Amino acid sequence: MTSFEQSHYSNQLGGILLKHQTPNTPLASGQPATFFPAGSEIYAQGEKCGNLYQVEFGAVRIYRLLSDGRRQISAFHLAGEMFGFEADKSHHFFAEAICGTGIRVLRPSASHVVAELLPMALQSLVRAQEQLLVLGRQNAVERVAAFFLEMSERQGGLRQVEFPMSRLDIADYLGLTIETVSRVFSKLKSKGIIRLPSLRCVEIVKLRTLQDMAA
Amino acid sequence: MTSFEQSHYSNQLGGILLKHQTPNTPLASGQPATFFPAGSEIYAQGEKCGNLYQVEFGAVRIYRLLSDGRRQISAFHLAGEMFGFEADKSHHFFAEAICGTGIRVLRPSASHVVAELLPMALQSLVRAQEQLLVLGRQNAVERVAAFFLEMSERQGGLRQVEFPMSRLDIADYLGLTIETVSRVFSKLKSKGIIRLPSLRCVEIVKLRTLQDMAA
DNA sequence: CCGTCGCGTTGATCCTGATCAAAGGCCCGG
DNA sequence: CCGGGCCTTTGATCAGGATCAACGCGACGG
Repeated sequence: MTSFEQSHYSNQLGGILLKHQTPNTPLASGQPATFFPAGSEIYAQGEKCGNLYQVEFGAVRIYRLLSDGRRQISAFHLAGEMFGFEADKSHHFFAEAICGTGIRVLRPSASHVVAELLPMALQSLVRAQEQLLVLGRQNAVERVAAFFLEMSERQGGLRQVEFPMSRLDIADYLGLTIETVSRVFSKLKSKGIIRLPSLRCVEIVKLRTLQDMAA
Repeated sequence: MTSFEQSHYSNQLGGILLKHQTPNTPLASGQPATFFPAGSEIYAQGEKCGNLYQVEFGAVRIYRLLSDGRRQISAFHLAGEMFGFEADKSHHFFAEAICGTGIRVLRPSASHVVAELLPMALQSLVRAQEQLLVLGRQNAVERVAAFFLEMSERQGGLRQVEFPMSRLDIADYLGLTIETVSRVFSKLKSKGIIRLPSLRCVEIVKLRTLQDMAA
């Protein structure tokens, strides 16, 4: 979109997710992938929709804005995942590449795509509904703990989790501010529950404790 | 079974909802409807799933609980709407009748059901994702305003909105406490933006103002 | 007719997380 | 090697909504 978006919400670091590029792409065979640089828009709210997208490598954020600029990220999509489902003729959300990202466009008319569509949509629905519990009823520590556990689970249950998104992205996903996210990170670290080998990497040290915290 | 429900509570509410009972039931023709008294469970988290449900009359709440009892209602379903979609073999949520409610059970294997399934699921997905913005980024007044507008819209855009759910249900849907919900109701009323003809009825007086408040 | 119960409203105080502010690291270009 | 910009961290203060508490109100049942 505009310079506002760029200045506020783009990030430099691309390529972090390259390690996790093992997308199984049963639907995408033969389709060419398009590269989206970090921060670039895949589609915008209000645009006509109709296609589906699959992340080949990298990561995508799906979000909405309020008129005063407040942003809520409703979902992150990592390698292998599909997004772009809409109930309507036009998009209700924005989609942006978080880091350098390869995207395959799928024509939803293809029969093998249709077959996969419903399960994927249902998966997204359950995830969104579970996120409602986090945003509606959990405190800052619980939200961050849940985020770590979710990311770990989605990356195969590894204790070492790498994520491509900035603190601002995490904050806008969890309904918090960057300061609060940062403070919770520090607190969990000082308690020895996690380690922070680098800015965008977390190692879960006390899994059980973290699970208990996520309530 | 009906007699149970004719207790004062749903007596009022039952009558109210009758106005809106024009569910188009293309999927349900021939299926018998089951009656669920107010507060009764339709299915529980963890139960095996597989069926779909359509509200014939009345209203349903879909929710999740945290271990300490905190509750988040992820959706209300009114007459004509379908629910019970799951990505998995078992339910991730609870479903309860809010007031005396008639439910049709649909076998999702029926081909005509399958055809309707995807659009319904997508509709639910979009609604859940929009609710994420409310819970993550809007303050108490904005949430309540959005709730009134949503209910009005779902009841055909009428200015007079009647809802079957208690303040506690509304609070648990909006991620607030009953006290806060009550205070916001009072504030909007004192500003002349709404009128409260009865406990479970709101009349939107200044629609434009309310829309602006919902941001 | 009164007492009780469940739900809703209103008031007083507290606390979590937001906001405001400043400084610290990291990466880049020069 | 240095300087600047961006992201992150940390600190101080503020405020919105939660919590605690009391009361109102209508609907029953005795």
